[in-house]
Amino acid sequence: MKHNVILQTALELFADHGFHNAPMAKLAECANVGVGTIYRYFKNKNNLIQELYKTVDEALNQTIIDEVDPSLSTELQFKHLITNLVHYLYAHPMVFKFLEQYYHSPFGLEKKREKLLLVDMSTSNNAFGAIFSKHPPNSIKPLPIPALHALAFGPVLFILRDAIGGQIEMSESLVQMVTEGCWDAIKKDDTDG
Amino acid sequence: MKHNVILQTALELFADHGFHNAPMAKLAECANVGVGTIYRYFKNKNNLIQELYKTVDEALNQTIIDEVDPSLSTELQFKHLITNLVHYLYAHPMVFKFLEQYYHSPFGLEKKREKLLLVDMSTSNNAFGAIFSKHPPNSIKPLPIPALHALAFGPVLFILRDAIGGQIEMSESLVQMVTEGCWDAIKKDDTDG
Amino acid sequence: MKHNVILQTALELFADHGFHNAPMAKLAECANVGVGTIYRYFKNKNNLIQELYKTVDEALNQTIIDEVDPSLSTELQFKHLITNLVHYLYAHPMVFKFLEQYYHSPFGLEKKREKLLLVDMSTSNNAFGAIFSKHPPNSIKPLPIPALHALAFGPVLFILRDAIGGQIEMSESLVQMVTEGCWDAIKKDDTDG
Amino acid sequence: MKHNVILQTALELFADHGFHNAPMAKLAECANVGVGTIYRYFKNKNNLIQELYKTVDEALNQTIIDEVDPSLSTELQFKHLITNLVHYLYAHPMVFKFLEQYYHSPFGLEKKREKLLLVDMSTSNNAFGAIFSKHPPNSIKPLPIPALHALAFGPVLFILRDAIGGQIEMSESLVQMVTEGCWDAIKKDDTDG
DNA sequence: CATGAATGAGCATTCATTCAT
DNA sequence: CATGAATGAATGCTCATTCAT
Repeated sequence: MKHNVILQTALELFADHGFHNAPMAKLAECANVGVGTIYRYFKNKNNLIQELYKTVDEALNQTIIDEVDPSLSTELQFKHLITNLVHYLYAHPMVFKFLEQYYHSPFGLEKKREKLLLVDMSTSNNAFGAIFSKHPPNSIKPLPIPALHALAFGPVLFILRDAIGGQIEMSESLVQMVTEGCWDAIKKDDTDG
Repeated sequence: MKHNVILQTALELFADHGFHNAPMAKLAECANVGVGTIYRYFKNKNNLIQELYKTVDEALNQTIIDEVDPSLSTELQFKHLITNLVHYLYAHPMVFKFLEQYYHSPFGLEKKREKLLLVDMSTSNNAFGAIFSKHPPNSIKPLPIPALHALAFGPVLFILRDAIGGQIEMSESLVQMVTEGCWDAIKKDDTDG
Repeated sequence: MKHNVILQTALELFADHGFHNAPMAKLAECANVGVGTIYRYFKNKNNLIQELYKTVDEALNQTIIDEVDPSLSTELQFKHLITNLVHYLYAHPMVFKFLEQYYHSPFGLEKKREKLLLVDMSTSNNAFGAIFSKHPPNSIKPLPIPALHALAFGPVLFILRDAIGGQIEMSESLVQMVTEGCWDAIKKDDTDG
Repeated sequence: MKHNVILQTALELFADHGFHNAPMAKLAECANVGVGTIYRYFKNKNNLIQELYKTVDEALNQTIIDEVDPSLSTELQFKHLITNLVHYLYAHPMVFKFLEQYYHSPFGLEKKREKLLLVDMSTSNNAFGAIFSKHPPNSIKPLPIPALHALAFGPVLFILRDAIGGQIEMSESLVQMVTEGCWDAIKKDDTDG
């Protein structure tokens, strides 16, 4: 379907050149499609971006959530979640680049609250919430949600940026180290409990 | 000096509207100079952005470094550094917004290695390096530098984004919590030592 | 018949939005036919417009002519003609709007000679000619035909524009006043005869 | 001044090809000006059209009003006004074509009431009002203003259309005949008085 | 016959950059 | 040194028209 070809091509172009350096004409050319065809499927460029976001975001969430085993301990669930997230985004660098751009654009402002996987933690409608809405009281620091998010996902995004940018190699051990660090940042200290 | 007026105005415009929504004509108007005048001081728009980055980055590093007391413990130095960084960027939201934009633009690619405060740690030419190039072997996890950076700065940037975006209130306690978490993420566990 | 549905829908769209703001796609949608179907019945948009003109013009002339009683005096025939014309166009504002547009468009240029009801007066193939080609020498000023047309129809079109535009109320008395004025403009003055 | 060159060129292009067939690029080319230059003087195409209307309308009114001698009889003032109007528009066919287009476009709707020279007759801010607001009670039929306008200007516009379209020759005698007819249409009949 | 997905030429508009004053 | 009028390449978007089904 042309609809999907356009979305896929848009993902690549937007990731590589940014929204502002990806003319609709170029998109049409790369997708082997007439310019007008794009407008048959998407009202305008902004709409195309929004639709692309929805698609990409849904796929991401679905993948991450589906692979977390709810029978494991909070610690393992968390670490799996982080690991899955890193693996997925590292394997789909276009998605990572697109999402970063999206969240830093005016479009992303209204989506800020639900950033990445992070809507209201009280709902289990996202990966993070699905795990921690029922975490044992003593396993995680009693921090406000934004702080938890920051400590859990900040490092992930940071390191992914470098890895996908090609500045560093993304080894399994590196993933594990960062995951470990994220857990240490939010876990309730044993000596405190 | 017109040079500085232009830079300052550019910072505000770029932060508020983004590079792509800040026409040179508007910049000229806001800076109370002729359009042509901008081109006397800066070769072109890209050059202006690069120069602005240099200026802003230098001021940031200088401020952060200068306020860290090298006689304190590694933990305190680190926490002070993080706290200073958060305070500075929260007090200068334009700087934060501009830098975020810069690093996510094509311009930032070539600067990625020196991101934020993070040039080669072997030189003490940046805040982070200044502290940890000589940290006691037992105080910090033996992680690769990118991992340390990610764990230390990832959460900071993440929470600043929400705070400056207005989604959350930036209280002193919140700053302290995040700082604490960052330290927990990289500190060598006492029970391991 | 699709042919007629298309014409009727086109009349409404053209009248309401103008030729240039009535895309073929919209026309197709409103007429409940496929875009391609329109091109089965009409070579292209221009052709559709021309065909619509022919249809509308013919209906107008036919209606006007048929209702004039050739046994009456020239004055009454004239007044009936004018009155009928006003009534018809006021009752069919779409027709009026379409015709006005048509005559003021490039299409109308080639039709200018036959404007509204006004083909060659020597033929009785139009309403005006039907009446005045045989009018008694003393009832009407010996004016060149264009002057007669202007004095007879100019006011009618003028007042219809305001009435259909909604700027004025079109009362019977107003119709009568204007009709009277038109007659006064072309009738041979009694005191001269 | 480029401003005026653009307006003058626009008048010609709009008159000859219509608003919709006069691309800004063509206008720029014909005016020997860059495309961007047009947008320095006019916010957009619509604005250009509106400004052109104002300019043209003002010039027309000024010319017509200035040449009417208020010391003459109502009949003569009226006839002079009509004659002047015809002469002016016939001598400036571009103006006539542009105005006809303007009044039949969406732009013209809001100007409909002030059509041509015809605002509220009670004000003497226009040619028609200037004359008739103080006409002797017995010289003109007691018609509603729209009817007077229709009878006075309808024929003029009608005949100008043919003349400027090239269908008829505009002789002095023709002008006189139509003017005479217009007057007959609105004057109070002597035999009635 | 009927359809509507696909097309791309054409248009209005923006904006970085130049250069004459 | 400073200015801002002038420029035109580049861009998002529309819509008449075609053609495979």
